[in-house]
Amino acid sequence: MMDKTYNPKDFEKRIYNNWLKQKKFACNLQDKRQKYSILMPPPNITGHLHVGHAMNHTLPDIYARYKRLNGFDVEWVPGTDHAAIATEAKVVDKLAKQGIKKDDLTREEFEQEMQIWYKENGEFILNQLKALGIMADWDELCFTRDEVRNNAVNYAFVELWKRGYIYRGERLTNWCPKCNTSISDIEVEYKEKNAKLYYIKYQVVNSKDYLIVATTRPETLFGDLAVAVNPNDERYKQFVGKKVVLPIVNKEIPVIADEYVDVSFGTGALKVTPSHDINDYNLGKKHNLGFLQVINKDGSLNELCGKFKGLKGQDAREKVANYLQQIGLLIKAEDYTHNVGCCERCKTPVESLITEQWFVKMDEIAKRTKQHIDNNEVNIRPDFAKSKLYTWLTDVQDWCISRQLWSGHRIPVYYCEDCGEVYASMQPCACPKCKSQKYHQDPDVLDTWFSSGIWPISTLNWPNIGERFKKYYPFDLVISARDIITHWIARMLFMCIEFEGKVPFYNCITTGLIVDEQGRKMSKNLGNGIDPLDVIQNYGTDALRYALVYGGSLDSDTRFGFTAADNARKFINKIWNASRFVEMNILDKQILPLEKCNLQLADKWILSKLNDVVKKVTKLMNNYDAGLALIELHDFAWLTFCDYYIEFSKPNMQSNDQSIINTTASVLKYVLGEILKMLHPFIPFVTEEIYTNLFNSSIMDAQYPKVNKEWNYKEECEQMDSIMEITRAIREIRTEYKVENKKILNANIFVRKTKDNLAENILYLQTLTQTKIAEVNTQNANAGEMLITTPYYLVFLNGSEVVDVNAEKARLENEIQKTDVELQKLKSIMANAGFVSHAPQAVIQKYTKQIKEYEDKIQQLNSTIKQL
RNA sequence: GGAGGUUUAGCUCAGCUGGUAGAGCAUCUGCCUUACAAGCAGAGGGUCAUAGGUUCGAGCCCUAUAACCUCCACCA
Repeated sequence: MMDKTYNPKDFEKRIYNNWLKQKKFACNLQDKRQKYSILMPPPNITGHLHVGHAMNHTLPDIYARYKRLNGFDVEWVPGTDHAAIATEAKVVDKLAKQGIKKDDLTREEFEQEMQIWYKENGEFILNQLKALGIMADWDELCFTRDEVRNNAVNYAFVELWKRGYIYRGERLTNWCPKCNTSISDIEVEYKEKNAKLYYIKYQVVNSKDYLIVATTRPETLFGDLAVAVNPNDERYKQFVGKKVVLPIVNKEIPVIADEYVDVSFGTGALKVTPSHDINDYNLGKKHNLGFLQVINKDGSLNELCGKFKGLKGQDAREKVANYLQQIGLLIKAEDYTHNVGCCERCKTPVESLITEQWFVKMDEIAKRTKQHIDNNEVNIRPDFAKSKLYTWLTDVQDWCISRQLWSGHRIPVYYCEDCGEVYASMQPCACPKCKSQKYHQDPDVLDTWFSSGIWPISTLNWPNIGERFKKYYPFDLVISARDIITHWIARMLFMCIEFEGKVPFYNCITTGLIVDEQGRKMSKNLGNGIDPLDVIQNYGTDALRYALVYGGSLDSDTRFGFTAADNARKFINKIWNASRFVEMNILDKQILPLEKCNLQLADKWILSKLNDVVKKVTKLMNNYDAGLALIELHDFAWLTFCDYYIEFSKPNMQSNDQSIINTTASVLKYVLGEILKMLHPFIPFVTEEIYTNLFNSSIMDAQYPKVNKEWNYKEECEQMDSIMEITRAIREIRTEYKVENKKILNANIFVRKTKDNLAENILYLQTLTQTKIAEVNTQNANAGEMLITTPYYLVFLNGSEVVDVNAEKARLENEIQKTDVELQKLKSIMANAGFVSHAPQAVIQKYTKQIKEYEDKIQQLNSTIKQL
């Protein structure tokens, strides 16, 4: 027997361990059923998982379980990501707390520290994932830096090398002086900062005139190679082609003209520092100014800056500005706020530096990828995510893949120390040109997204194409947070298309953020983050999953908080109690297949409603709208099954006819079973617990509900609608007149439509409304004090003991008025000639019928008032 | 600066190919009715962001505006 109270802690862990023991999650290469494979976005092992991760792993689990119940051979490949730069930053911080600097260690020693971190955090994260209840194939667990994945990375690199897509070049790159590495554009985040805009005099050579240049970074002036003005700027036309004297350095630099310069900003004159600013870099290249680097990799000024050498950042800026003021070249400094690029990982403002880096040439690769997208080979949801991806591919720059870090995949490029040959190789090997054994490997490591980009194939052991690869590739589904669509989704697409010639997944669902109850992004600063383990501890895994998914749509962010978790638990508790009701009531009953049952009116009704919900939910699930499907399930389970069907079942369970009792028990059990199966993907534990109790088998081996065409009982549903309408009306009367629920009201019924199930109707009515139907009349309407009208019945409630006539008159008149408002609305629509001639017949018929019903109702109410 | 998203009840959100505005939560009222007080029953509450347009008919389609959010770009 089930416990009286729902307590998830009693069974969630036990059930998960059972599933693991029974290998419920493992794939089976012999399985001939259709496959459904899912790719897990590998969480970074920088720290612990937050609720955003929880949702992005719960959603695929929902589809995994849904597909499994639908008879697919599901393979969900799990793994974690080493997140090169992010994790290295964490380990550097950790060491710093112990007073150790990265440079104090050798590369090998540092690597050992990394491995310790990987192990500790990796295990924690895996336990978090398991606590979420996900059915990933743990036997196939991957890590982006394990041996198989490293092999895949090397292979991919060497292949790209052979195909001529990899080159080394000098580029202006974003450089983080703290992480001491170049970072890609998407690893730079812009933050608004307060600064000063300095106005500096540049004297025109052989003239008393000078140009005033506005800049936020006076310290870079040592690298200035020109001053640029707009060619249409009347103020400066005369100076174009002349030379000005660079302050402090006293070097002559040209004044150039370029459309790029914004006439309205600052003074309209721009100092051009090609080595330290991306726009200046472009200008410099265009005008062949050359390059002059004045900032070191640690962010300090170099020897070209004279006495300012060694100064960094704000300090350098202020000292240079002060000196300019001393020598009378600083006109003024204004307060100014602007966006400063900062390192996404360590928040330090980035420098633009020209460095030597490895790149992947993107133009051809991006073009081919776009063709696959154009062919609709991959379904990307929502649509705007697809266009975002497409735009990015259109404008994509060559991909800088080298990072000056110690942790990550070492770039498999070797330098021959004898002949200088540079070559790529899977393993260290002698120089292919001169056969020299004296060579060394490039010190840099690859951008973390390089290994993530081949994740779909590397997790299937690529480049070794085995049975598993053949069966499960491409994947059917990947679900990812939308903010990494260009970081990750795009790279998987072009890398995998490059190597395997087809898209790596057929469906790509991108989700918004999980935000707090006020719609704010969860962040450490706000302290509004929620630890999924806390929610699990207090509400259970099922409640967490339910709360994360319920009502969520792909288009917008999802709000999450403890209220949501609380509501989730209430719902699950409701299911728990409904199940207990069913369990108690099927005891000792003969449970029959439904086709052998003596189906009653309410049974036919609930089976029709079940059909409806199965249809809706299936459609939504197939469309990856799990959040909306869950709303449907909530409404059906609670409002339809619990609030009405269970109530209808009570009188039937008291029947004198044993076949009705057995039927009711059978339907109760059947419908609950179908509800559990549909809920299982969302709340796997409680559904398993209940299902095994009732059906003695694992719900994971059950079959998903299907629409049964036999159960289309339209007439019965209409009758039940009438009964529910009367029920609500009588309850309303009870509330209004403050009639105790216990008091049995007497009523007469006038049946307007001849029907077969009159006795049942009356049975349900009496039970749900606590009335005694004294008289049933099919000939004429007997008066009573209170009237309720429906298409099937007029109900006269004999309320003389509780109601005074005037109050009831007022109630009926109010009823008439409300009905009349609706009636007039419809009438005015119907009076419109345009409507009648244009609207579809079905709509006109519906309206006509409704008008008739309203008119009829008003008439009935009026005649009752007269008789009062 | 560019692109996209959102705007419907106090709150969170549904609303199908245009056809009489929906649910949950919250609020108020009454109930310990033998599955469930983590519950049951009932009620109130909306100029569908604003202004135009198309249409017999607009929450839905079109145009403009506003507010908020996200991504991209990075004006020195």
